[in-house]
Parts: sequence; structure tokens; C-alpha cells
Amino acid sequence: MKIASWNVNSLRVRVEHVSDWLETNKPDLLCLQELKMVDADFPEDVFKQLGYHSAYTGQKTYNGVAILSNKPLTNVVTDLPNFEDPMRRYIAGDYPLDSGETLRIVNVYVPNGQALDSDKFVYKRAWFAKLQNAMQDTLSQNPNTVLVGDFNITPSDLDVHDPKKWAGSIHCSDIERLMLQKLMASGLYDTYRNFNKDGEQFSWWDYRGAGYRANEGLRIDLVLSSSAMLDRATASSIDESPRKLERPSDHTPAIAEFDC
DNA sequence: ATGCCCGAGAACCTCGGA
Repeated sequence: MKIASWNVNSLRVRVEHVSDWLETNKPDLLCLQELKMVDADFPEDVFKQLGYHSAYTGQKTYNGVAILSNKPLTNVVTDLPNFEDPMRRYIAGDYPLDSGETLRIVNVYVPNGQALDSDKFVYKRAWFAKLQNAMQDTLSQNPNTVLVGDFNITPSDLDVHDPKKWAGSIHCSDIERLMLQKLMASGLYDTYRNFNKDGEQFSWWDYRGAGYRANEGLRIDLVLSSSAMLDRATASSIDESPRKLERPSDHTPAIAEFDC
């Protein structure tokens, strides 16, 4: 099966890109972030015509996450457990595997944080701490777990186009990388890095300046697999092709494939 | 250079993104 994560930076603007990508790549699960729309505007019918069920939680202007699936999800949760938050950044559900087992899929849009001395960074840390707690529970209850999303953290300098320029900055700071390592220490593995030990590929490029043209990117969109799912992983990649389209999202899909 | 570009929403500018 194929699982992908894509921050679309407005689903209203990108709905054709997403539809085309679904038709070409036929993922079993496509997790979206930054819908930037209320639930009433979600283009459920567009995806239904392509054979996809939709689970989503949106809001006006900002944030918003969705899971498109070729089989309906059950036990959908749209709030990060034990965290009061109007920002729509978390959605999870159970996906039925062919074997009869269940996969718990969790899709997150981690707060950006803006700068290490910002109030928004306080929020990022608090949000992430709750995610870590939630994932410990999720993993203890579901051996087959995959956590995907826009983490707004580069796991290491390999994931940064210019580590010197970004050193200590938001998305690349030691404190954020320790947060991510602590989360992963509960039993989650960077699936892309498992298959690409020293590959330097990015999933986001700034719209500004040379941006994509100069490959000035970061790898911040991740597919994290539980141990049981990593054992069944067969490939992981980043598909740059949507970033080359006209009026693209600044992110492009991160993908993992599993033998189940 | 707290800049560059983009999207949303409300007005032709501000906020947030990363």
C-alpha cells in the first residue's frame, strides 16, 4: 500500500493538482495539510468521483487537515488529545488492511513556531509535547501506526540545503530536533531516511527568491512508521513533480510504500 | 534583508507561512 503526505497551501487553489496526483499515483491514503477552508467548502464530491473517501477538519483561512482514503476510515479523531486548541492540526483514523489488521493513520500539521523567541514557539513546544503523549498511547494500542505530516522540523542537517545559513534557526534548531527525536524514541522511524541513507532531497522550497530553481529547500514533511510498519516498508520517496507545476504549493508529497 | 513570494480576507494592506 502507498501512503503520502502533502501540504497543499490552500486546497481551494490546489484541488486540480491533488486530483491529478491521485489519478496518477493512486495512493491508498493521501494526507493533506493547510486546507485553509471551512468544512462546508471541502470538495468531497471531487474526491468521491475519483474513488476516495474524505475525513477532514478545517477552519477559515488557516490550518486544516484531511485524510483521503480508498477505503472508509473508522474511529476518526479530529482533536489532538488533551489539548484545547481551535487550530485544526490533527486528524487520525483506522484504515482496514487487506490482512484483516488495522492501520492507525495520524496526520498532523505541526505549528511553524516562527522564531525560537516567539510566543508561537511556546505554542509549538506545547503542541508537540501533547503529540508525543498522544503517540505513546496510539503506539501502545496500535502496533501498525503511521504518523505523517508537515512537522516543520528538519530531522538533521542532511535535510537542509544550506545548514550553515539555517544553523539554529526555526525548523533547524537543536531544541526542535530533540523534540522530534524524543517523539521518535517512542517507536517511530523516518521512513524516507531508512531507504535513502544519505540522500539530500527536500519537500519544501520557499516561494521567494531563487527558491525551487536553486533547490534551496528543507525536508520537513515526513512519514514516520512504527516498528511493525517499518518492517513492512518497501520504499519511500519525495515526488518533486507537483512543485514544477504552475501555481504550485510550496510543499510536495512525501511518500512511503508498504507490503500490506 | 523581521527583505524576496503566496494565499486569505478585507479592503488596495495585514497576517501567517518556513
